[in-house]
Amino acid sequence: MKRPTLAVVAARAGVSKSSVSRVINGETTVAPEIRDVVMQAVRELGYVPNAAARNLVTRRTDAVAVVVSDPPKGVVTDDPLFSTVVRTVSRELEAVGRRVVLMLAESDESRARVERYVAGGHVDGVMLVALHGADPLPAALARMGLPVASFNRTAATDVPYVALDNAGGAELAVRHLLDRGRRRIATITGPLDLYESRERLEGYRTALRDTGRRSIVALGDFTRVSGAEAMRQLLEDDPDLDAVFAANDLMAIGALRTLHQAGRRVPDDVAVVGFDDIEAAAYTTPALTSVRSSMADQATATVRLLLALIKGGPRKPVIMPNDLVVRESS
Amino acid sequence: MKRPTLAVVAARAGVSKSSVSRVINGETTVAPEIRDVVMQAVRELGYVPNAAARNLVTRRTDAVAVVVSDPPKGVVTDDPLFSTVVRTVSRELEAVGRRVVLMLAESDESRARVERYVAGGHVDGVMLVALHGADPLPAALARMGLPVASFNRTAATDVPYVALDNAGGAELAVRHLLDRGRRRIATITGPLDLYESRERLEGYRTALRDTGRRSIVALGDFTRVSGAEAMRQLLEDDPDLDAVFAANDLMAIGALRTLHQAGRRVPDDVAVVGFDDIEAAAYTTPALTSVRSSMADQATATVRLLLALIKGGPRKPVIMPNDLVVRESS
DNA sequence: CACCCATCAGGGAGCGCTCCCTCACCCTTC
DNA sequence: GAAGGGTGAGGGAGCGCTCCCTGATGGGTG
Repeated sequence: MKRPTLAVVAARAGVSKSSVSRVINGETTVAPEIRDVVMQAVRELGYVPNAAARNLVTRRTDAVAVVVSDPPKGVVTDDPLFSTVVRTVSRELEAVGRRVVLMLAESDESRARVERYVAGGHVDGVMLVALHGADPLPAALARMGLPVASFNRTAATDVPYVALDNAGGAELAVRHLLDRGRRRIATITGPLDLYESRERLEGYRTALRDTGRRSIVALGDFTRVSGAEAMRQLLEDDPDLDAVFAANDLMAIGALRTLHQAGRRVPDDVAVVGFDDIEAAAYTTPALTSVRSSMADQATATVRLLLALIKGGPRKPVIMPNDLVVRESS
Repeated sequence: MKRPTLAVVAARAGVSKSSVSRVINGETTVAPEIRDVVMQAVRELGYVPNAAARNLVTRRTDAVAVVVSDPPKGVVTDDPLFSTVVRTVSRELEAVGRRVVLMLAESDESRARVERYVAGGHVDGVMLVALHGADPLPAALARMGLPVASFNRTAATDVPYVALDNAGGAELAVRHLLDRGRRRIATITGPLDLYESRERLEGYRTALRDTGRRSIVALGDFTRVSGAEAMRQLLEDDPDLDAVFAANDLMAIGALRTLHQAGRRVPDDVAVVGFDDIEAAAYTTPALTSVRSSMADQATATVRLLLALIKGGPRKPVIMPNDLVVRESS
């Protein structure tokens, strides 16, 4: 069951190894008849080039590491971010013939593993997903001189990224609530070591400041549980609030649950707006108003950025626009 | 910025390449003082073995391909299956020092890419996730003689798998509804080219047959949308139904939405039970009763199975038990 | 004291591929 | 008709590593 090598194919086709190599790699300086006889031999033998041997000599790998940090607490098992981003990224990279090596960075040990792996030159580039602001990994990777692109901004200023207009989206949401006549608008933030969270909070504050209203803030960590918990906290702090902007949909879903349990009607008593417009947002009761920000598009843009970097392109961040999808909850 | 090689380390340590190789690979037949001086040199130079060169000669890769087929229609972007399974599998494989190469099998083209890649001997084994029953890929991969383990059963009988006791779980759900006094119990199935769907339907039928009640069936495809649509269909077919068993939670969530829109109270008018107990199940209104079947455990078991196969273990399927989590919807 | 065997370091072939270099051949040009 | 240039095939070194084999050394045994 031994796989045929270049030499075997060459012998079969009656040409040199060099010629076979040229044909395989699509070089143009090959006579058509040689090309044909080689292709024939390749087909007959079921030849597949050995990637290890090729990598060894070319020092390219055609592989990209996709490094995903665990979400807060590591308990969220069905967060749409992971699904959407990993899937989209994988699809895009495969389409251009690159291998995807998936790595989790959730502990110091796994982070070290990632660093070692990348340092080992096993990949042509690295794509970072959802790393905490304080994570030392982006900076460490950037220092290696390998192309690195990040899905969302990180603390490492020299790592180019693709991010949403988080502040703008949050402002959009809050202004919408103000337009609906809401006066006591609270927010549930994401973990504040993430840029997105801070920017969304900032957008919330900007929108309120313009109208002179005070902010009511509770901390969450992007999970449903934390949203439910934060909502409980908010109701306690300010029983008269009439609207909530949650920094993501998962927390908004948790908030809906708490409001339901507390007997508040949505949107009659309290309006709720989320962020991300995940698929589940359309299936809550009542359906959730949310800031739409196609994660898939953002993921695609990040892949493009990384591929451009690998080709030697400029290290410029990309900001994606977003808009508001109004449903029943507001 | 050239990375040091074995030879450089050997020169630095004043020993032979062979000795360095032995130290790196943890062989025991090395004198302690040689070991120390080599480790010292490795540390000083920041040496990382070149995987390509190693693979080339050992013909092992320490990599595993994780092949995921797209969910039905390819539109579900936040299905918990992908998240949970890929994440768990990745974690487990990384823990034993294996690389994870993620590949999507959603089109003929990508399927061919997977086959070519695996045939190329780039991986030590393959893990299949959620492939349609009729998918030719499992059989094709099995024919290559490489270890293959599947998360869920496939049509290829020679591919060992880890599956749930789907029929048993469905029976559990339906018997629970019967115990609650429900008499007209409908079901929403998954796509019937998946074994899980067929087995869950079979379990539903078995439970009903035992009590002589007739079955009311609508087809879904495991997405929320299809669940909502199927529920609409069911209400039309049999307005008097008083319970629904959905073959997964996503469809149950869709069904809840339709019932809400149709003005039926859950569980007063219609009881709903799902399958999988995904995280979202606890956050619906009302909270969803569901058959619990830890996807994470199943994923872990599949990894174990694959690793055992790589080591030459027996090709025995594994069946995981499940139980019922009763919440407000039933 | 000679011999044998066990232990462990070093030498070097070779894994399959690419790519540089050489060289053969043919066409063009004067 | 000879020289020059261009085109394209073949030869072979070498990528970094492992692992087989050889050989040196030291300890145990008769």
